[in-house]
Amino acid sequence: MPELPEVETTTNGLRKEVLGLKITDVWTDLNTKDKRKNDTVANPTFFKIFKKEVIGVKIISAERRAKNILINLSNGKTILVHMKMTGYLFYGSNSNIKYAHVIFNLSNKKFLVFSDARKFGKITLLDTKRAFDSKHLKHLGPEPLTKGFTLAEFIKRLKLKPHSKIKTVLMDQAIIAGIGNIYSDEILWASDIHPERKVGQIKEKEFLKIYKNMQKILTKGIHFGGDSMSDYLNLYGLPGKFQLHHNVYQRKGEKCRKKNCKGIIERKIINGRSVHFCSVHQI
DNA sequence: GGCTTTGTTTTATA
DNA sequence: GTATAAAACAAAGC
Repeated sequence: MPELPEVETTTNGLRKEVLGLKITDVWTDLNTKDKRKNDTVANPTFFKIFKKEVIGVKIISAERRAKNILINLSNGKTILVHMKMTGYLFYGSNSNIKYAHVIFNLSNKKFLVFSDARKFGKITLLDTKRAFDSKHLKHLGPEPLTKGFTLAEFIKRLKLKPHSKIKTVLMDQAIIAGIGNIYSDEILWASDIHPERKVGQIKEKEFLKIYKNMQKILTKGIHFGGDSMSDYLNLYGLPGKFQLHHNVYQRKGEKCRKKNCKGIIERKIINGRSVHFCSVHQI
């Protein structure tokens, strides 16, 4: 699923390929009466406004915030894309992509396609100036890979939820932005911390371990072009390679890869999410 | 038919 | 009254 490294990979691709191009047309087959999607292109009324705003406008920059992609336009508007579970952006000369639900025609005759098998993803339009203050981004915690995000800050954020399980807190977007199920499993496995440990019961040394592994593993995810265990593909429609380097995620019943550990990877539902871990060395 | 996934929102529990 | 957990929900493939 698209988490920070996948969204970062796609955003980097956009920076390389579409800056300076104009949007010449936009199409969608999404059409829902779900009120929660009233401010997305899946709402026909919103789509009319969206279309009017983006056609003829130049793409000037692209950035990532948590798991969101922001495509900034020359008219002061920003297209916000959240890929949720099965979404991805594709760029190329062919728009005939499986599960294509939104297609942008670009001034170089190429296409930017939003593919999304489950249609959980959302695309909306914001004022660039107010994007970070919008309801979509306002609540988000700090970015884990920025230089200013120190160990002290990390501990302070986690300790906002002292009675919650570490697994749940790592994935809480309001505490730290961008970490989802795959990377939180991998981070805790590498840190020898049981996913059900309460934040308040974790020692300073252990926080340091989690902090270091968080930076290391997210960076590794980006290095391998993201994780394509599920549906994620990069801007060119190619899979990432991080799934080849999982130590725990989706390895239920297999041998623990920790040095000298004889454990078997277990899978358990914790706070409604499936969690993979080794109960021998993760304590 | 049940399970799976994210993130938001609502409802329940301690 | 507060904090946390659980449940419901959108959707569709397997």
